[in-house]
Amino acid sequence: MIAMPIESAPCISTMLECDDSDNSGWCSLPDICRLLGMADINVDSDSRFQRRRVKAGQWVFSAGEKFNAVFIVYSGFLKSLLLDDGGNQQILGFPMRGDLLGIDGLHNQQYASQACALTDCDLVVIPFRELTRLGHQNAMLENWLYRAVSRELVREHAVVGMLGTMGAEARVARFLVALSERFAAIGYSPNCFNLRMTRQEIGSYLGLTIETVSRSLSALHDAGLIHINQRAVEVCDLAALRLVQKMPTHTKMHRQAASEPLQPLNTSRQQSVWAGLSAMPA
Amino acid sequence: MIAMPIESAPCISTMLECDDSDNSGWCSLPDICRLLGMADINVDSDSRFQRRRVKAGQWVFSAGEKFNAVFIVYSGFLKSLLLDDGGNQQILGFPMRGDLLGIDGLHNQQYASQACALTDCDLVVIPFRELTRLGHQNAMLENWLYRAVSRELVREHAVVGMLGTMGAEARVARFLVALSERFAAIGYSPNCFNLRMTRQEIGSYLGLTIETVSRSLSALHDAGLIHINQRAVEVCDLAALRLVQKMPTHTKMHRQAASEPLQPLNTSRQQSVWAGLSAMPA
DNA sequence: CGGCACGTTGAGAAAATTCAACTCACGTGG
DNA sequence: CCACGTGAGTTGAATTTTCTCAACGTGCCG
Repeated sequence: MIAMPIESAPCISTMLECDDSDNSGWCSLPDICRLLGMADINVDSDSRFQRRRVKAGQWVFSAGEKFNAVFIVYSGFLKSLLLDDGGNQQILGFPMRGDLLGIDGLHNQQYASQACALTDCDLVVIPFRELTRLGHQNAMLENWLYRAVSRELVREHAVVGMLGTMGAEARVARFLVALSERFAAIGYSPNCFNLRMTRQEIGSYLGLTIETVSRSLSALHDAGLIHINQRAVEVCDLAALRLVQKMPTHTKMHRQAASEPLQPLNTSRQQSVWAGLSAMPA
Repeated sequence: MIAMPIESAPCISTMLECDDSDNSGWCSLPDICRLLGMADINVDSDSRFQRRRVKAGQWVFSAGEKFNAVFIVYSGFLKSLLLDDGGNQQILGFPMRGDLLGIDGLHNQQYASQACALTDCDLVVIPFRELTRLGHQNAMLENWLYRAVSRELVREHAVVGMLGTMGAEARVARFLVALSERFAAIGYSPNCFNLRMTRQEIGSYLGLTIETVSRSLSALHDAGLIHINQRAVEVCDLAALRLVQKMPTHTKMHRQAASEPLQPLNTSRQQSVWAGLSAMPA
């Protein structure tokens, strides 16, 4: 498994000295709603939220820092992570446009994780008190707020499930599929994209070593499901990639015994991961 | 790793047909505050919340069910889990007194996971709309609500970190320490307790097979850190147990390169897990 | 006394990690 | 402009960890 090293980029530590000089503008509430994919809600508030530009390698906030705002990614790519007592990074996710950052700071009023920009980023800063205040004025917004937090929880659940059950190749396949879907959702090509993170970071996120990540990627490449050259990825067979996800290395296909019996048990054992996949080589 | 089977107990499926007949009472808002460890807040609301009794093996709610309430555990022990398409359980946690259940249902208005009672339980049912309504009347309560949700996130983060980096014995040790602490927090003995879950469930939660869980427990037992007999656990050396957590099997002790260098790198390799532990045999 | 689910233990197999060598891209400085 | 250094990524071989399979022990219930 993992443990992040990362002698990464020019990570400039504190968030406070982030240059506000070139903040390019402000966001209105409707802007934010759109950003988050909410159905347009009629808000008569004229609140404006500050944008904050963060350069690649800079921290947005650090664990232990006093919590006062959440962030929404407007553009760019980041990593969120935990730093263990040895200084090792444990990657928790890779936020991108539309994602919420810093919610875990609510508990204990200080950030529990930290976020670092992988590319130059544009964030919308939302002071939390302001957010709840607006929530009182508009029930839909408040509802959305809770849902956004809940969504994070659901995502984490999925990650836990993956780490618990999937083999290395399945994890990497899942990672790529998820990336592809998220890119599609924010208007990028789902088939061609660049990884913004190192193999180390991917490995930490997936609970694998860099070598295993690299080998898995190579295996997917050799099977013709993807093309990968350094950080440039082309997804050739998304359907097959999805299938790979569902083939955990070792998963005793036992069945849940609830009140009613479920569908008959699939007893087939795990054979070659690639068996039955439509491998269409380059 | 895992994948839960569990031909468990008499799991009665739907929540709706839960017998309300023997509901033993109601909870006032101050009751709930105490339950959750909030500083007493002065609430002049006379709202009362229903209690719901759930027998061991019964489901509290199931994934996909319409979301309308969250639950707080008043007494008893549960498991929360995800059911994959094969019907396998992925255990997400073991809620107990004071814990919040069902928050993930906010997103999409339907529960994303499910909860099953491991022992007879007493839950407080809190209709979500009621909760937000009260939140508007009392800022402290609202704040607490957000914090409780955030706390769940922080916990999940910790789980992800564990699954990503720790070896089998470290995971099991962590599991026991966490249980011990939670038991202490709710007034049980931190040294002596019964596991309410099967090895399967522990294994699923920790991303290990039952055999590995069993072996790890035996190893901890043989090292004198715990006594374990079936489900009865006695923690003999909590400090040593904590140490075991910090000894990931394979964790390249690389260091985070932020702006400032951190403490010098500990390059010592991983030797016998037990080296240097105060093993005080039975 | 079975039957059965749960738990333990051993031995062999499989997966992932570790260590090490090598390639590649990129930026620095002569 | 090219040599060179460096960090990132790839690949191979050996090792370790964990899983799998299988046998056996234990407690419980009809």
